[in-house]
Amino acid sequence: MTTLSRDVVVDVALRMVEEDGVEQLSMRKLAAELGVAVTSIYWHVGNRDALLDALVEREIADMHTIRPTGKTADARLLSIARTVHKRLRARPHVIALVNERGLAPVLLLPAQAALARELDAAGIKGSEAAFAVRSILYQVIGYAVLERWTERSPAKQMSGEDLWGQGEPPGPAETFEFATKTLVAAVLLG
Amino acid sequence: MTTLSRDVVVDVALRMVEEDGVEQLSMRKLAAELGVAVTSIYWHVGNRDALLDALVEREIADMHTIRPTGKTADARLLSIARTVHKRLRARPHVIALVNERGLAPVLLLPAQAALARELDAAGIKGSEAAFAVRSILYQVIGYAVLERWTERSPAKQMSGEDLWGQGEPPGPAETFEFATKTLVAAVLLG
DNA sequence: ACCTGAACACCGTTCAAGT
DNA sequence: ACCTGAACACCGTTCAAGT
Repeated sequence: MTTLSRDVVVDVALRMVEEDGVEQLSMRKLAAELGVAVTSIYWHVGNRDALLDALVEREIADMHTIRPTGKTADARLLSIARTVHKRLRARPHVIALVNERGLAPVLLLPAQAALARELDAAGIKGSEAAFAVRSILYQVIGYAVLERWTERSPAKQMSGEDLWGQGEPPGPAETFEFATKTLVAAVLLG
Repeated sequence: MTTLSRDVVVDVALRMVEEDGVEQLSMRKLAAELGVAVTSIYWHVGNRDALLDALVEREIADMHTIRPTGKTADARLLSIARTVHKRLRARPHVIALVNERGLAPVLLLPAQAALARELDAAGIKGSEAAFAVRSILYQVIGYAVLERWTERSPAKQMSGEDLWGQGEPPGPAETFEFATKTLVAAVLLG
């Protein structure tokens, strides 16, 4: 029985949101989960809206921990793309919340800056770099969204043999790897 | 004072959802808007969940009206990409609803089939076609999501001069046009 | 076949009251 | 400084009752 604090409230709320979705998070259920009166929560986090804001802030803070790894330019760009992809997929409900609140640009700012830095080091600058950054981020987002789609309805895959014979197409994970590598290579060639 | 029917209920619900978001649609507000008792709605649409399902179904039906235009292969592929992009952006709240319900693959099936058909006519088949279809759709989705992001917080654009000097980068619309043209051309080259 | 009001269980939030 | 229960306005849904 840990004592109540803003942090544990946010912790438990985050878990509940990622398990059942935002609309399933009620202040009363959260209070029950915490073993506390509903109104105690209000003292620590203000209200429901402020609580959701706290989840968003935590996610944004987490994005600032992105560190490129690898020695070559393409390895470093690829590592950024992979990390963003992984984070977007890890907490989709909170990401949706960030989106609804119009804070997605803020969320992606660190990744954007990291990509721009690596491109600059590779000699790609100006509008060419701007285009490259967008291309990579847009693709990462498209995959993060669509992979969830295809996974959740396995019967209706985005690519069925009914459409092009050929047997099993590669899974979303391999497709992401291949497409991102291709894109990064193309971007580095100018 | 039109008589109540399933269709007008769905019409008004759709308008309210796109204006204020799903969470702002309450059965009671909808009833007030329709000038009718709350419980009347239940007779026509079942319940709130079934009503949201009806919005999703309407959106999916709308996607079946996609018709490629143009004579060359790249013009026809581009027209499909543009149409999907436009529809995704026209009703973002309903699209989010489609996504939450795991019906996005169903939503995109017509577009996917249309793309595959055009590629086939251009001599691109099998896994190569599967990859091309995914690439185009993922990019369209990434743009549809991110354009809304960048538009809603103009102060925090995805590309600031602070990052690469150069003055104003091209807007999202031009970037989408350019990126999609580039991608389609690349895909057609194999 | 269609519409209604009453009723129930739930919700977010405020506030006065406790320690 | 922190927690509580009572109270208020709202919500989705059911149901018996009307026409």
